[in-house]
Amino acid sequence: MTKITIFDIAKDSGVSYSTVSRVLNGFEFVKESTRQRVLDSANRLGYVANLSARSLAGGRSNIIGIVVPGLDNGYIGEIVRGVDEELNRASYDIMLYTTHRHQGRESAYIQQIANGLTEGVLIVVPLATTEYAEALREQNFPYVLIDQADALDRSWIVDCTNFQGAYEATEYLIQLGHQRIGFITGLMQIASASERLEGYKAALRDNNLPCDETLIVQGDYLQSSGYQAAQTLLALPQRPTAIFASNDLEALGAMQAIREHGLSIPDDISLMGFDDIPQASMTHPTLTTVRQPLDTMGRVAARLLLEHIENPQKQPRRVTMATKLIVRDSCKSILIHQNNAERR
Amino acid sequence: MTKITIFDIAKDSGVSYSTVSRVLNGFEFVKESTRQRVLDSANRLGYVANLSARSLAGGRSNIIGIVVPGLDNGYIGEIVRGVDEELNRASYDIMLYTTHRHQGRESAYIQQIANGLTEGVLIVVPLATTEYAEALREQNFPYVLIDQADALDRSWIVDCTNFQGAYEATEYLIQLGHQRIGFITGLMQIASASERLEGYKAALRDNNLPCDETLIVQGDYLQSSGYQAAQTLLALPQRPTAIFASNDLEALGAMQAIREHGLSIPDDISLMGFDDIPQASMTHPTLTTVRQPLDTMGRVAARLLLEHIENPQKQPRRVTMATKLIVRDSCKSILIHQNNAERR
DNA sequence: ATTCATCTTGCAAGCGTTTGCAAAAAAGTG
DNA sequence: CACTTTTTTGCAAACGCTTGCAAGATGAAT
Repeated sequence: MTKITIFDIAKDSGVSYSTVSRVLNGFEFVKESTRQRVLDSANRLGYVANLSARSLAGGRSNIIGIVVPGLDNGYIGEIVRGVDEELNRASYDIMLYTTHRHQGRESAYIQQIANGLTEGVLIVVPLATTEYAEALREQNFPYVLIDQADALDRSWIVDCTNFQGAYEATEYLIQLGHQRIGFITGLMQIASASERLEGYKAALRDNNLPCDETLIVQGDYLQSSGYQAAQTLLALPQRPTAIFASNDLEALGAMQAIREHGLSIPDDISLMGFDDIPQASMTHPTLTTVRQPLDTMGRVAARLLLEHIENPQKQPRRVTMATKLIVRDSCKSILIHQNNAERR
Repeated sequence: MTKITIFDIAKDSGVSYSTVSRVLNGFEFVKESTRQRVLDSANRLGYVANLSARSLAGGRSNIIGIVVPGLDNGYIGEIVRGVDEELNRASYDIMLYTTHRHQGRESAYIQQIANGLTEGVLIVVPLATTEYAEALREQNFPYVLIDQADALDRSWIVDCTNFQGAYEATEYLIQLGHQRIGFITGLMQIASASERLEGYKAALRDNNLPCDETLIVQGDYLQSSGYQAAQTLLALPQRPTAIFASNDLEALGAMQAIREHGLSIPDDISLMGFDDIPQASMTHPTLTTVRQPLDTMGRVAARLLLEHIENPQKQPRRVTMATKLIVRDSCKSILIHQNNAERR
């Protein structure tokens, strides 16, 4: 089973190799009969294009790169799934890059990708955004940032209403009667983290609740930090009646800490997450959280990227998707809670 | 920022382009001083190799492909993570292929990959294995199958002790006093599914327990099938006291069904899973299951593949990793259970 | 028939590397 | 110092494909 090239097809169908190339690329000025003949040969011989060659010669590689921090997180998985679905529809293939060990030199990494055979790149939760967004823009290399606000606002971006989402979630807790709501921040270098924090603060402010800084504990979006932060919050002289974690992973960690303290969710303490990763509905109790339409975000990002690839001149666009509060079992009204207590 | 090629480096460092190529490829017969000069220029100019060209010219692309059924499953994620870690150590990049919509023509798909710029391919939980294992072998294209027994046993394979694992799990349940143990099968086309079923049956047999066929319900490794199957089992005139699901996802589905029946795990019914996906420790109660060292399997597979790439002549190897029973809270001794009942 | 405009097709160059082969340079030898 | 060996280096061809340019066909119009 030796490799079939366009030359083989050319010979087989009695035309020149360039004609074969044209047929294979859907070029218009080819006689219908020739096209058929070539297509026939290609099928019969089982031709499959050599991407390296095609890409080298300046053709399309039909490959896009996706840069993610890591796979150990339902969050990313969902996004990638969306991207994957959409790209496959356009018969693009995916090159997967994980940055976890490339901390710091993400930029060089991206540079490498841009130089390679990918036609565009999708960057999920980038850290040092501006740095390479800049570089990519300069080279006019198609890219879309997912879940990151580019300070310069001249990038292709897909994100969600982090501020709003956090605001609504906080307000929901307030409506349940909570006054002391602990907040575990995300990794503050990431835009979403500060946006969520702002949403939380704004909701407190608008409801005339004090913003007690001791209730705000630093986290980094990882489960362990949620655990730590919750420990801190629970050790407070006057502990909060609710905890709002900046993402579900942190909430999971917090859940563990709370349980270890022998406290019950939501009876003793309410817990709110953010993201709605698949696991959120599997925990016990199920987690009330703010849903980001992750797979849709991935899908949209993929579409934007293709658009950008198709039309390199197009102006950057930014799509912000709506979040939605998903009420499950981890939050409870304090008022009802007290009633229950009285009844006993 | 125009593209830097080896010609630019050649000019800059005053040597021929082929020397540059040799330096860049760590070729041995290059004078040390020249090497340094070239390396310097390369760094200074910010050279980054063009993979298409390199691969076309017969060099290494440093890319391997990984074919997975889909990403919507913690199971796959873990494996990919292991693969990723190992490959990055060898500075290989990953091309990700998801087959979910390529059902049936997996083979053509694989063919395409093999022809492309990847140096090897990792195939996770393949369906129509033999078909393309054959094709790949013929072309002598490096590949490793993860979690699939190749009937011909002439493939590079990484799998785990499915039979043993299921056997031990079943025996554990038996030791807890369970006599009627429901079994939810996996997708029977996949080797692991039948191996696990065999393990279950063997354990029953060896412990002189009857193998009631009505207790064996067909599943397909997806959560929904676990739910369905559990419904069937619970509707049985004499329902089982324990259910052994062929994977954790099914167990999760079963858990839901059991809960809907108002039954408690493990008080009314014990539940056993297989895989130990991340979610298994997050459920309530936490799931007793058989751990497959998924990320290690990925890591080992990656290493095998590299080995195969390095040395194309090498004979196929098969590595079987040990499973391990992870005892958590979802299984309970019937005896103790009855004691408890008596005490009340 | 001849001429022109319009389709189709073929040729050749080029994309950035690798690598076999042969020439040049350096290092030994007597 | 002339002559062999050995180490380094350069040239050219090749990898499989795309694409600008020009030539060959085809068919309409004269």
